[in-house]
Amino acid sequence: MRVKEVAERLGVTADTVRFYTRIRLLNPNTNPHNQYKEYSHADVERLKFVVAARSLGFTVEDISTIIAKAEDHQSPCPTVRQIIEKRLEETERQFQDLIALRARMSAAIAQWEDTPDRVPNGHMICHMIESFAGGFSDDTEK
Amino acid sequence: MRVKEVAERLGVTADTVRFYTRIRLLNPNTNPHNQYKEYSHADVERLKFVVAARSLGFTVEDISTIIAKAEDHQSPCPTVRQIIEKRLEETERQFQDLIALRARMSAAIAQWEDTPDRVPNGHMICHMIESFAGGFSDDTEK
DNA sequence: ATTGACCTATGTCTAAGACATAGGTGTAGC
DNA sequence: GCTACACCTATGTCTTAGACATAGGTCAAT
Ligand SMILES: [Zn+2]
Ligand SMILES: [Zn+2]
Ligand SMILES: [Zn+2]
Ligand SMILES: [Zn+2]
Repeated sequence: MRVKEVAERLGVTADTVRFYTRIRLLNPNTNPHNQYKEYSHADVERLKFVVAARSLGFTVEDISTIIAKAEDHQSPCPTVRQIIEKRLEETERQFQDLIALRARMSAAIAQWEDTPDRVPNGHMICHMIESFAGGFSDDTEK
Repeated sequence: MRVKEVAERLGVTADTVRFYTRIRLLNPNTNPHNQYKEYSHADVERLKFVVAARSLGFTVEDISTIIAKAEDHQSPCPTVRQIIEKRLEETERQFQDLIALRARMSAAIAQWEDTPDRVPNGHMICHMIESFAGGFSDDTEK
C-alpha cells in the first residue's frame, strides 16, 4: 500500500503518515526506483497504535519511547502509566487556562457591546482593548 | 530603558519583548555602538497594549493588523470586534476538544487501574493502549 | 586594569503536521 | 507506441510565540 491508502484506512492525512515516516516512527520499504514508500501490514498495525496513542494525548516522542521499550522486549506499561499521568496534568492546566481565556474574551465582548467605535489618537490604539479591565497598569505613568 | 526593565515592568520575559521587537511590533531606538535597544515611554505604552491584547486571545499578527489600522488613522474597532469573535469560536472548539481529550485520558487511566502490566509480543506494543476502546479498527484485518 | 556578576543581541530550536512544488503513475484516447 | 491528463508522491519549507544557547557587552567593585 502507498501512503494515501494507508492514511485513509486510518482516518488521518497522507501528510501525517509521511511525517511519522520521516521521523522513523514508521519504517516502510522504499522502492529504489522512485522512492515511493510501500507500507506493509505491520506498518499499518503500528500506525494504528500511533493513532490510538495520539488520541490519548501521548506526544510522538512519548510514542517513540514506548515503542522502543517494547522492541527491547521490556514492558512499556509502567512508562505508559507514568506519562499519561503527566500529560493529564498538563491537559488540566491547559484546560484551566482556556477557561480563563474564554471568560476574559466573553467579558470583553459583552463590555464592548455598549461601547462605540472610536478613532485612535496619539495616546491610544484601541480604547476597547485598553479600557478592558485587566489591570495592566505600567505603575510609572507620571 | 533596556529590554529587561521594560519586560519586568509589564510582567513578561525579556525574550518576549525581544521577540516583539524582532517582528517590529515594537520599534525602539538602537544604540549604534552596541546594538542595544532603548525603549521609550511610547514603546512601553505600545507593549502594554500588546500584552493586553494577547491576554484577550489576539495573535501577534492580529495585533499588528490592529496597530497598522490605528496608525493609518482608521478606527480599528470593527476589526477588533470581528477578530475576537473568530478567536472566541476557535477557543470554544479547542475547549471542546480538550474536554473530550481529558475524558478519554481519565477513562483510560481508570480502565488501566485494573489492568496488569504485560510484556509485548510480536503482534502488540502496549495492550493497554491497544485495548482502550477507541474503535480504531483497521477494518481489513482478515 | 581586572575581575566577575549580570546583561544584551543574535541565531537556532520547539510540535505536529500543513502547504507548495517538481516530478512520477496509470489509464484513456489516438 | 505515444500523448493527455487526473491523480499521486517525496521533499523542502512554513507555521506559533516565544525559549534556549552563546558570544560578547556593561558596570560597579577591586
Ligand atoms: Zn494484524
Ligand atoms: Zn477600538
Ligand atoms: Zn502614557
Ligand atoms: Zn502496556
